[in-house]
Amino acid sequence: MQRVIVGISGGVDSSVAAYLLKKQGYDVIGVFMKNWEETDENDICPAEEDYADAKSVCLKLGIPFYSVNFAQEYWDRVFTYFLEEYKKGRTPNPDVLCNSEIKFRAFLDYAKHTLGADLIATGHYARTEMRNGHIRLLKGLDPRKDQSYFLSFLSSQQLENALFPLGNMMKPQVREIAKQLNLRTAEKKDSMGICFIGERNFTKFLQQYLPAKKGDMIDIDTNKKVGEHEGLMYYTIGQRRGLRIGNLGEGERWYVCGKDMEHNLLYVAQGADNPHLFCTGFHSDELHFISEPDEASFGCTVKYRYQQTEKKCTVHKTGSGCDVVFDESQSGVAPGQVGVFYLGEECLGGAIIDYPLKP
RNA sequence: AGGGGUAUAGCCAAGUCGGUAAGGCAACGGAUUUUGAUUCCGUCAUUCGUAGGUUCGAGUCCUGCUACCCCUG
Repeated sequence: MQRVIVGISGGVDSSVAAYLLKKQGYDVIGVFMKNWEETDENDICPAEEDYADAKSVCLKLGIPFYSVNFAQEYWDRVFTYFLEEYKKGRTPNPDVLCNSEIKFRAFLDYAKHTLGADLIATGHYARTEMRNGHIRLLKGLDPRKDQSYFLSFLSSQQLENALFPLGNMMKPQVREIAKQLNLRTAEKKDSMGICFIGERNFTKFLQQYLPAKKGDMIDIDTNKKVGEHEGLMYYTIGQRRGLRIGNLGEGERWYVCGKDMEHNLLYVAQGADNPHLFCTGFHSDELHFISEPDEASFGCTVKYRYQQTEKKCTVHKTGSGCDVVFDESQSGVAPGQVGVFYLGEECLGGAIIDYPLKP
């Protein structure tokens, strides 16, 4: 009997994942990961409730339950990077890293070496498939919940050691199963916020770690000052809310379109169709493939934000990275974010955006 | 000093022959979301610079005052 260690988060998805595996005949063990030690701004530790839920679910399912702490690993391999990126004025995606460094590395090692597991499993909505001796990552069948985006930086080896029991399920089905099993997570609200750190006041949170430097907000069309910003790290390219400049111009919305780190300036542009908001593509120096096309250039689709519709593009491999050229100009391309490539149902891999390509 | 003009929510701004305050931006709240982006939905003036007057009824008419703007000297 194969032993599978399931990462139990205390939400519905992983609860049902564990149930399905057990039903399939695996030797299932549930493990809760605690990767963040601090309490939130209200001085409560949200992980405690999740821990209790995770434990309760495992008890109900009749599987062993353990807990591991990777707070040190999370800090060293994910959070440090997260802060470094913000310091540079970029917009990192910690959850992509969290998967490749924690859930599918630290946790995988722990499962294999300490618990004697053959495989690990999570509640991600994604699928894997072997073809010609090579593993491929596929989108989850539920288009609304597909989470392959967050798994785009996993290696073949990591994927080969993982199971995604929810890959071919729809979210409502999952909730229904949880309800029938009378699991206490059945009606629990989907989690949001940075994985493991949770929902919290982002500004206050960042302030704890990085000093904020106020500066000027410049209209890129006129090169005139239109306001002040609270610190460049609080804004991302394409952002509209929080600019507090409704008193100027044509009464159209304003969006962040650039940052000048050296002079501490935030560039904004008015109007959703302002040319300054758009770019023809982006360059990446950090490229990761799960399935790498042989061609030096190939066509596919990308999305550079989770829950975004895919855009058609052509990827041109360069020495160390790639240039991604959109078929049509796009807005909201933020350095630090991850562009994930798809060919139909298959997720080819991802690229961390370095800078946008302008015509 | 004289002449003219404008004063409506944080900002911009509609408001017809007086009939009981459009819209946009911002803000706030919510939906969506394992990255606080985008998007979407909702809430935002018992009150119209101020004091009186006319009227059944005034942001809309009249008078005084105040502020700002423009022109002439």
